[in-house]
Amino acid sequence: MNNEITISELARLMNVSVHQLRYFEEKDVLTPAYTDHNQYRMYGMDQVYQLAHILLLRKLGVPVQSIKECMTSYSADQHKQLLHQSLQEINTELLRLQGLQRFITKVLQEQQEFILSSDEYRIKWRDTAYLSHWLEIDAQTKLTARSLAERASQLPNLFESDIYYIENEANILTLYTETQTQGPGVLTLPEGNYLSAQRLIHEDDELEQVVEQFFVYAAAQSYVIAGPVIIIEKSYLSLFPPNGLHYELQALLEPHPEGSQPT
DNA sequence: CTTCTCACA
DNA sequence: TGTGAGCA
Repeated sequence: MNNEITISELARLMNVSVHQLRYFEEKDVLTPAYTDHNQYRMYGMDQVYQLAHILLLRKLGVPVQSIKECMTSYSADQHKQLLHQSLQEINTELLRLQGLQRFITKVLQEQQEFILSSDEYRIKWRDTAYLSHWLEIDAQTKLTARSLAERASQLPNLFESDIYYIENEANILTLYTETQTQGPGVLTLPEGNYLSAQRLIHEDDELEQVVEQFFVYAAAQSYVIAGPVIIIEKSYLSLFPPNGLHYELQALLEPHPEGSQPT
């Protein structure tokens, strides 16, 4: 009786391509039970089990090369080490995906917030935040690709996170990124109510005017600003049309005197 | 339907 | 680490 099956039947059975099966054979991990007189590869139960084993190890990220050595001569200890290694690779991959998940969630949330509060001033509460010093530039000089390449040591995921600009009295613009921990070179942003405005900027000089308007608005509302204006660039929002750079201006407000809350 | 080889990501 | 095209 012919209990063996052809390559296409095995491929269909195990949900792999015929190509892949011949590739496994070339790499010496799956040999047919025998080859028929017409040169057709024929596979039996042994091969079905073996292929299931191979596919399982592949799912764990084990290279085909290792699978070969694994099935020929590997100690129990080496098997265990292989599994531990693949486990830790999967864990780092999981961390990578969780990072992407957080990023996407943040983009969606921020763009929603932008749509809702575009061209409006709001007061919003901010918890204490920590900004880690990234680089300083003269307020007049523009940020260029060269200055990034020269000055910026390393910033993972450039432009995937918020970039904070704070200008001091000496006209020096300092760029910060958010960080979780306190430490050297880390600026603490106190918690409190911040006046906030979000704007879409198309021209470079447009930002200065927006900052001026920000102060004018604050004065008109009798807000007392208790610190520098913080400009937050959210470049990742430019993923969405209309294009331009998304900025949010924030400034810490002194607590309002009783009875003078704006309506 | 299978085989093999080659080029291509 | 595979895939797709073309051939016999």
